[in-house]
Amino acid sequence: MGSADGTRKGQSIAEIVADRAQVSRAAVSRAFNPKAPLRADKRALVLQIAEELSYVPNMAGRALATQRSHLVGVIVPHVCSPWEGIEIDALTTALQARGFATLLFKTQIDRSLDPKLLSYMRAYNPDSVVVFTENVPPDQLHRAFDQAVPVYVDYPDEATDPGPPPESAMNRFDCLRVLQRDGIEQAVALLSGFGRRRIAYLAGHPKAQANVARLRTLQQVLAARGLPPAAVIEGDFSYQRGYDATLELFRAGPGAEAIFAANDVSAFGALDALRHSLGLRVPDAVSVVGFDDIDQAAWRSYDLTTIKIDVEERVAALVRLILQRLQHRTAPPLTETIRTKLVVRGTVG
Amino acid sequence: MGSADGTRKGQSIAEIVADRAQVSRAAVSRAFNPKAPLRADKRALVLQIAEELSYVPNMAGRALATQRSHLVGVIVPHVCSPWEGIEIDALTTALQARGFATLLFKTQIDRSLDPKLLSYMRAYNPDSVVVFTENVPPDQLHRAFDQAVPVYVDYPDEATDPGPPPESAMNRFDCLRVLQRDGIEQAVALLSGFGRRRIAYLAGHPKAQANVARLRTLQQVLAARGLPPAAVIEGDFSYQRGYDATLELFRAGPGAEAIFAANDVSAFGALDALRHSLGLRVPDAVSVVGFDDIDQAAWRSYDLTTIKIDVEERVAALVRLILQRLQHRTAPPLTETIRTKLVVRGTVG
DNA sequence: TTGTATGCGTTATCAC
DNA sequence: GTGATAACGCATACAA
Repeated sequence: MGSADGTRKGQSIAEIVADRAQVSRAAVSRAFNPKAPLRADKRALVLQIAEELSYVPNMAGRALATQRSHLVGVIVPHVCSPWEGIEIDALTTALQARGFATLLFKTQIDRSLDPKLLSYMRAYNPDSVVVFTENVPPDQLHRAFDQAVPVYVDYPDEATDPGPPPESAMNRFDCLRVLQRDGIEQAVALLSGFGRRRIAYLAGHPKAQANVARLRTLQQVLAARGLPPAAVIEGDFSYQRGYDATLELFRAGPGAEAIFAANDVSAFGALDALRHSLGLRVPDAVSVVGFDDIDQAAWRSYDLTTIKIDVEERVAALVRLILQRLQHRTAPPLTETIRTKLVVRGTVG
Repeated sequence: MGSADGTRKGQSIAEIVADRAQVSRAAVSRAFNPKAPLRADKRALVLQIAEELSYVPNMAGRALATQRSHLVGVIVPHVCSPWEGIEIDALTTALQARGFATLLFKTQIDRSLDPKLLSYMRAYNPDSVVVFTENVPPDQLHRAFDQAVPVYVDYPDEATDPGPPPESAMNRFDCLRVLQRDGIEQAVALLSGFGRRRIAYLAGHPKAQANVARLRTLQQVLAARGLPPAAVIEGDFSYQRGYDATLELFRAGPGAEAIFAANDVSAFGALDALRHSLGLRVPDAVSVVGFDDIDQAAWRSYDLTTIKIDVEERVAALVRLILQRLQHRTAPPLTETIRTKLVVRGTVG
């Protein structure tokens, strides 16, 4: 039986709210669901009492009842890597505004995916999964998420016209395609305009699709302009490797008129090696181009000319994919496409 | 009735696993709970069949039944801020290894907390909450989480002996205390040893507790050595503000013999202003000390002498607090303490 | 519009 | 050690 203030022992908070508002437990649920039918004044009353008792509907219960966790899983190798940090930042903000929370998972440093990680993540039943890491084995991803839940970030080969994505296991999922050709063409045009012909490509991690696609597109663009192909220096996206590789290139190797780096961070390593260890002036002796346009690229010590991937645009596309998929769970795989462009600063000239 | 392969229509995956293994639904649950009683061979069989069917227990259901979400909420203003990125990175790795997932939330850029954010997060019923942001109003935090769930990161005033934390609303929560005095004393000793007396403090965000504590401790340490107090330059932890503030200090202001920055990123701004705009040599004309020891501090262009907060140690302490609290939910608030130390590089001399 | 009853997937309790 | 059953907190089909 209810006591004087309308509470009983053993009640859940939701039931207390219901009692206090003189409504059923179901009405409390409806009050928090804007599209559920409930008289406006009752809804207001329930929400007010809930506010007083600081009651909020439990997401686990809601997830069980609705099959929607309001969770978006994200897998990254390094949260602290500048580019990934920025993207997680923007993505979390955008998702939070739409009532989703970001569930973060880390892969190993060598970008090899623990096979258990996907099952582990699937236990949380995320509404969507964004796979940043580029070597999540497609079959593993497919086994873990048989529906078209994941969003995959793809850097397609742009040999000719991008066209539709090729048939592959990966292709059963929604996909964000990053076309890198525009920025690379602009960068090559700029380098070419300053008479640079001997270009070295400071590679990223050899298994990274972004790296492979960047290199291939660069070679295509150079060939199309009648320029010699770029010499490839092995790298791994890191500052230290960019630094060391540049020392090797100029001390033991043939050097270069321009360095095209797979990302900004390794470009910084190259810049520091050129200026502080090799005593070469940038851009007078050697030009440098990066990739990403992270904040640090604008810092005075680097002032790096770089190919920009617009984070806001990229995240907006991801969010579109996620929301579309949630609205139409069985629709065929969706594709969003974004492009790149060159940001000109002081390391080419 | 079961069909030939032991499956029926309308069954949940867990029930299919149970049928295939010729056991009850409860046995399947037990198989995934190492401490639950179940014959070893049955457990192995269930796990094998589950593996084949890629079944994993649903966390939402488990959370409902056990009141444990295996979720740890983290609130940060910027994921991409280098220091916070590193910490989230390490924390996620450590938690993941222990069966928890990181649930990420972002505050506004001005570090003001949306009051709804805490309720919003509470809906997910995280087992613990790590509050990085330093201006989460204690009363809000307390209203949202009445149990001692949150872990709060505190930068206490170290006027004399640290002693026990003062009584405050915040004090009802578990707490990680970061004692900054050691590193600051070492930095001041180094600066003093090189004859620097006129020190400027390039501040962080004025509301940030870390910033306030750093400044106060710095002044105490200077006073204890009979050195003049530091001049305070307003800042906000950002590169740009560090850059601009340094220009102002040396162009319109009295300059300084050393700049003590509230974090590494603003120290980079100060360094770039000194070297590239003011034409002052570091460390010959001006010494610079940072705070955090992020990766970039070791890069050649900066080579920053800085006060290190050991991330691994800090995260280990956080994890200890989280696990302790989970084991003894009603125990009195716990406190872990970590210290700082100076990392000597090339910007002081 | 509103309340009642049921199910979501899991674990804990209780008998056996 | 094992299986049936209730309970976790919520949303919704259905009946009113």
